[in-house]
Amino acid sequence: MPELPEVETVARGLQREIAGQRIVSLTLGKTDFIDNPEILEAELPGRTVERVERYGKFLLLRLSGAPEPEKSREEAALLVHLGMTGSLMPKGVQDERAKHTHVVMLLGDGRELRYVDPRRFGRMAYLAGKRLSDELQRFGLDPLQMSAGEFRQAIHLRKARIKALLLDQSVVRGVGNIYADESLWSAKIHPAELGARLKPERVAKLYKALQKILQRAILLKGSSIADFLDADGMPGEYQLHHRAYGREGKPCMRCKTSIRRIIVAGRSSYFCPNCQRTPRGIRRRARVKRGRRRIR
DNA sequence: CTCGATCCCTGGACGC
DNA sequence: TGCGTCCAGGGATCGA
Repeated sequence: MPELPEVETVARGLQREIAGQRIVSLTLGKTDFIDNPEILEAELPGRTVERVERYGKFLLLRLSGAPEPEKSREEAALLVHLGMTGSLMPKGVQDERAKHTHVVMLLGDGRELRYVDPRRFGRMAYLAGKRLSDELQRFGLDPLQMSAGEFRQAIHLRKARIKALLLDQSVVRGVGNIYADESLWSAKIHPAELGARLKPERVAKLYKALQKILQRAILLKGSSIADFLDADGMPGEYQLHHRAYGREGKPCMRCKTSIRRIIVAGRSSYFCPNCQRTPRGIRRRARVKRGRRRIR
């Protein structure tokens, strides 16, 4: 599932592959994940993808200005969220179209930039000017760009669980379930711990762990669970380095205790019950999701 | 402010 | 081989 390192990998690949390319034409399939398909059809053809950036878990395709002079100074971009199963890759026109190909952009060099997303949990939107800046403002700081102080500021007064805070894109942008669990394991913090109850030195430890893990994951081109591939169609390798995520029942790589899975903030959370002690005063209604009912 | 529940969606895993 | 069921999860939304 594409989180910050995976989206960064895709953004770098697309920057290398398609920056400078003009979008000649656009073909849409299913559009229920697109904010306003008509605007895409009206605005994209003729624009050039000036550069490709990552913004949290979004890909930001920065576009050249509109033909109309009064609008040409506006920043314009195509926002793409890959959701769980989305991919955005350049392909040759002759290449067979994968099932669930929903957007095809013909590029100036003859290739096609294709968006494929079986579950359509992704999102696509053309935004410009104030709409674009307003949208981007909804999000918190990038965990790789924020300072330790800014990170602490974002969580130290919050009563929510630290796992929920890490996943909240308005707190920090780009962290998802995998890297939240990995950084909490690394910092030895229980996912249900409340932000406000974390001592400053533990927050600092989490900040360092998060940055280190994200940077290392970027170097390894992300985690390929499900079907994540980078812009060259290559899987990442960070999934081989997971210490907690997806390791229920397997021994903790520090202390051999069996990794547990509970639900925190509505998400599977993998942790070591020995290294990451249950905080005092936490109601332990956090159980494994709807376990084994359905008797009969 | 924070929570859980629900929905969106498809494919893969699993049981029989 | 095939069918039914469960489950994954980011994000929006709603009610408590």
